[in-house]
Amino acid sequence: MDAFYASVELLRYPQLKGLPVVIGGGRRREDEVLRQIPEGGSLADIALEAFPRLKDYVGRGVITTATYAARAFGVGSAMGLMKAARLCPQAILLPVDFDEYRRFSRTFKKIITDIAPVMEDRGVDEVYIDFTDVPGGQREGGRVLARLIQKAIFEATGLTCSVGVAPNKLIAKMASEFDKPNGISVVYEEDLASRIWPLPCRKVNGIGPKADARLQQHGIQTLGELAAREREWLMATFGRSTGAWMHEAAWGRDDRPVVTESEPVSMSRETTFERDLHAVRDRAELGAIFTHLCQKVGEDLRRKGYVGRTIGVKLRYDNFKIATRDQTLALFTDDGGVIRQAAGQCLKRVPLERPLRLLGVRVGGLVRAGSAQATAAEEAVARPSLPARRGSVADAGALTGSLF
DNA sequence: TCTGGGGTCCTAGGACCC
DNA sequence: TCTGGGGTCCTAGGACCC
Repeated sequence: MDAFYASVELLRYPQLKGLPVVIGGGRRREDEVLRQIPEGGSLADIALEAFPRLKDYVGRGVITTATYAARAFGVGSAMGLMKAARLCPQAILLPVDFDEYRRFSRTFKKIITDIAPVMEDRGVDEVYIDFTDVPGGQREGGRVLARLIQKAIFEATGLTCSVGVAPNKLIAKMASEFDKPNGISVVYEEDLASRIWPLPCRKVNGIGPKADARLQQHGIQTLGELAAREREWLMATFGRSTGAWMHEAAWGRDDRPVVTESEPVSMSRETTFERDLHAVRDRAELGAIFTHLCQKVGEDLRRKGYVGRTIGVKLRYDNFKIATRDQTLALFTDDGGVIRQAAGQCLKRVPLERPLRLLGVRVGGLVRAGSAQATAAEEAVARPSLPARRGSVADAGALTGSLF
């Protein structure tokens, strides 16, 4: 298989080039910034003076993306804005506009599937493409097709796009980072030692901060050093499955196909509070937020046509520790009230002494609404002769007067 | 002075069934 | 009374990704 990894650069305001700009922010601050944008105006048309500087930001937001001029100060994606403000106080702070991102995302993916239909969706701004069967796809090792796609995306959206081309997804993804923004990198199998092995292990999609730290403890910094380790040693040190996978990755081997269709496993809503809340002292406020989250998840399920039966809550305490509880119902649901009731049960099982900074509600075990599975569950519960599933929530209907 | 929101996948123990 | 192994489901936590 020959794979592309294409990643589109969403920061698209040309006049911002060269200026330190970060996009991000928490919910409330974001609204405040948005109020400064005139009706019908786009960010690109707004005088930069209208926007606040990073140093004036107060809140819990993080950076979604930043210009290269801002990155030069050491700020980058996922960094807290308060921290970023210390590194680059003069940076302009622009609000996130997820609706706009989604519109551009759809256009970007439509253009790609029109040219190369075997596409795997990896989020708003990234995709894999299997171009094995695209006519002319092999010309110049894929570079011609990459240029065509870049051009079509730019003409339709004004967005630049970085493309990696390689024999598999693993290498294509790494290659896409070689020449950003708006680059094309073609990596062949024989380039493994020269172009992949010098890279830090972190560059592998799947090796995160924890795994990287462990590798470094064993003196392994680069993929070349990882490739030099014996497979058996890696399996003994990192577990059979992870060790074997690391070995394969270091040798550039990956046989995962490009997956064009997938069904969601779960849907969730969560929110970080502007200030930490306490289950007792801030009970009313928390209860309202909780109910709202449940309703939102229910709306999401109905809008997308799914029902689920594993209902869960997620808490993040002031010390950043996370607790989750979940419960599997006998029936599938997309109803905010039912979700709220089951999630309320979950909440009763979790420690609530510490202040909370985040609350989330999740529905998992999804199937399409009206599907055979969902219908079978309805019938099983409707006929008492068939026992409900083990661990089911026979007492869920009896919940009243709990903390929430 | 910290660290968003929405996901996926994996692991591991216990329950339960055959 | 003691002894198993395999398989699935449920739950909690954690790593990781965009």
